[in-house]
Amino acid sequence: MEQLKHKLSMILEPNLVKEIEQSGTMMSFKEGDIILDYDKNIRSMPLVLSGTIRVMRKDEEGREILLYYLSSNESCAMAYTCCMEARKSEIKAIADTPVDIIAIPHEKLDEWLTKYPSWKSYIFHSFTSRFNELLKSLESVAFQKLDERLIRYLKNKTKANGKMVVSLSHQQIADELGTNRVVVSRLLKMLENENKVILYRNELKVLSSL
Amino acid sequence: MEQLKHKLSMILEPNLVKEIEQSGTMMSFKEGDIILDYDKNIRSMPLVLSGTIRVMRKDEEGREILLYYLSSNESCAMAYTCCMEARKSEIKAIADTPVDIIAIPHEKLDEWLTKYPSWKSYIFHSFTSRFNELLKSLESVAFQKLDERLIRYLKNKTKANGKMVVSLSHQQIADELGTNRVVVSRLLKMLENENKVILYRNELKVLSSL
DNA sequence: TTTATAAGGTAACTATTGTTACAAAGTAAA
DNA sequence: TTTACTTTGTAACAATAGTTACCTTATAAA
Repeated sequence: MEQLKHKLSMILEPNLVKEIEQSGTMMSFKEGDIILDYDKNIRSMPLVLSGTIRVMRKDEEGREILLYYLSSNESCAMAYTCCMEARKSEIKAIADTPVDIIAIPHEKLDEWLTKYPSWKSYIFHSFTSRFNELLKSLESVAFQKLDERLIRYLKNKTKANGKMVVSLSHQQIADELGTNRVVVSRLLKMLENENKVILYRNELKVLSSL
Repeated sequence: MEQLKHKLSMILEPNLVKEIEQSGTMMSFKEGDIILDYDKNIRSMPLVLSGTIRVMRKDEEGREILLYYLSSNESCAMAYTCCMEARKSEIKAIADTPVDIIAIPHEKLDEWLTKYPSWKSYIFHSFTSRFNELLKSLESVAFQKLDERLIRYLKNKTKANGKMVVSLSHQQIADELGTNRVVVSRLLKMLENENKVILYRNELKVLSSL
């Protein structure tokens, strides 16, 4: 809790940090846990204290797409708008590593917006960040070839999780990139031949040369 | 001005409409005019009264990508965050048809957020809409083949502009889709053979069968 | 330990998209 | 009208990505 206070006080005003302590609920998740799922009512917004959350979305045909990762001090803009407009969740949030969050109840979100300037900045800044990440993804998908997209994916993943090991099967990576397994195996093998990664079963290590 | 009042009063509270009239600046643009350009200071946020605005963004390599169209009563979430954080424009806004806007000065944006609940809802709703459109674009680029993307593009364009004629060369369409001219000509020819469009020089007509 | 299942490697082939090149037709300027 | 330029059509080919099939190897279950 002291650690929480310290982290938040870097960006938010003291009285607000106090309020967050009072009305927020601390929650912990282990890797793979589902923090938010599709069609559930969202009654609080998660603020990430430690670890990484992976945020996904499903389209009309049921295909899932990776929106972004959330790390320390970040919050989910999509969850925020869902809360504000009392809509059901259009997203799924999964713990990509062990995760600690503090859940802010939806009544407070709105109240603090008018009460604390630093909360307003924080929320808008959060929107801008998500926006920019989505735009980068869009550019990546629109202009980059699959090998470059795979490299970008691996870099993002290792950066978000803070470790060089990616514990996913080729199939899982293929799903996140919207392609198929054989293609991913092929490209990963090429990266291994270029000494940019080392492949194991259900796991790969990203080397600094990537 | 009476028309403006009527349009806005559908979604915003009376006192706010009065304030918008007082502090907003009405501006008109003709087709092709640049309303906002990259790297300019944004000192006001446009609220669209009539017509359609096309919002673009440039990536690191200078490639432009279409973000979304703005029509009646809509506003630009990207311009809003730029204003709020006093950043330079990362976007370009072009009049896709003749356009009337009312420009809201940046001091007011923030002030109204705490003063008028309907403004807060409006702004957050606007963010959500832009978010969803970006997500649809992302899904489209990630999963759809080029022929489907072209159809989606033509449908969006005609819907936004409210007319069935698209006045663009094949080259311009290719640029917006991030592909090349020959490919677009090829696909458009196929659509013409299927009686879904009629092609002219610098122009095409979308048929209801599309 | 044997068996079943999941993951990964690879070849051969298909489909889609991108590229180059050039011709034909429309449009604007001289 | 002649000339220059832009736009569109099309063929032929190259590059990239997706698919099917089958094999090997690792892991978990019986």
